[in-house]
Amino acid sequence: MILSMVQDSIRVLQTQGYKVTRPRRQVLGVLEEAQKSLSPYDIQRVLRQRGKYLSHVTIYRILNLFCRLSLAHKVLSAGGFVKCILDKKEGCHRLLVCRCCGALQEFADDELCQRERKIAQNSGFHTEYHLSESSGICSSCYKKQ
Amino acid sequence: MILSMVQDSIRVLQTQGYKVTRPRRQVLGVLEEAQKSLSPYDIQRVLRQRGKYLSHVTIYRILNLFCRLSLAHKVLSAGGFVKCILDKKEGCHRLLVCRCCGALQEFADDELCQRERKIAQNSGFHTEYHLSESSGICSSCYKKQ
DNA sequence: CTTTCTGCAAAAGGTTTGCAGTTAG
DNA sequence: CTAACTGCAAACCTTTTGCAGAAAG
Repeated sequence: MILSMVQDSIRVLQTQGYKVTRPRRQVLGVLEEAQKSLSPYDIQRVLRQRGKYLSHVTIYRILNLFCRLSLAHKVLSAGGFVKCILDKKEGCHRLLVCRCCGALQEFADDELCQRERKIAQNSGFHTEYHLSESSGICSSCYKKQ
Repeated sequence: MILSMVQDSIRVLQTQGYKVTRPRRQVLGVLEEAQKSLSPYDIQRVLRQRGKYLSHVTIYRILNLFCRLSLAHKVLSAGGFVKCILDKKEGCHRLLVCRCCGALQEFADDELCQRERKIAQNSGFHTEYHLSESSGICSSCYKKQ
């Protein structure tokens, strides 16, 4: 189950005529394991800690490709960084971002998704991807105060 | 009604001990009239068209101040630019962003707001500000295809 | 083998900082 | 008059582009 997401992504690359290179597999792996959004430089840092090196240019190009293929999506989080998250919930992400510690929590809710999509549809808008971000205080930071 | 939002913001500045300067009034005015999100450079452009000039540095500092005071909020829109929007709906914005023409449409829905807030609360998260962005195709771009 | 991909160097935006002069209160 | 604000120059950070060498299929 955990590995299948990477496998699925590799299949998409192949069927779309893109090469399955070592850097692409590495980025997929890091996003997969993280299970949260990462900036391009976050990804570089993780790999470096494992003794691997990828140019930031390469990472940017890979992430842009993944976004074009809907294997990942950009996210504005805590500090305003553009991050990417593996697309496992068919075009809808709901995030809770703590403005104290930057912690990022994700949840899903079909009712919210459908209502949001329906309201948009009523004004003629066709939703392809939905991103919802709540910023506030997480439970552990709240207790510390 | 339209002017009161600027007036309210001016009052916040005063009560918090900040000066009400010409540049700050100009930025408030532009955000107010636009009724949509604008990047710092958008704001500079609008003012320039009216023969006014503000340094981009000043605009950045003003927008950062407004965000700190919750008079404005950052928004990730169409091209991934950080923009600002006057905060008129007590900490909740729902946007529809067309990925073809970049058009930005805003709507409100109390039910969505409350459910979203409640679900977060259930996991101990205290929501202060909520931003929801749907990207897709607007009605006029859809017709053109 | 050929086409695509990566890395380097460098450029192009966007955003922030230090400092001297200006202005609101 | 004084503290706060603005503009300039320059730095900083993120993201993109052009090109030569490397690698996947």
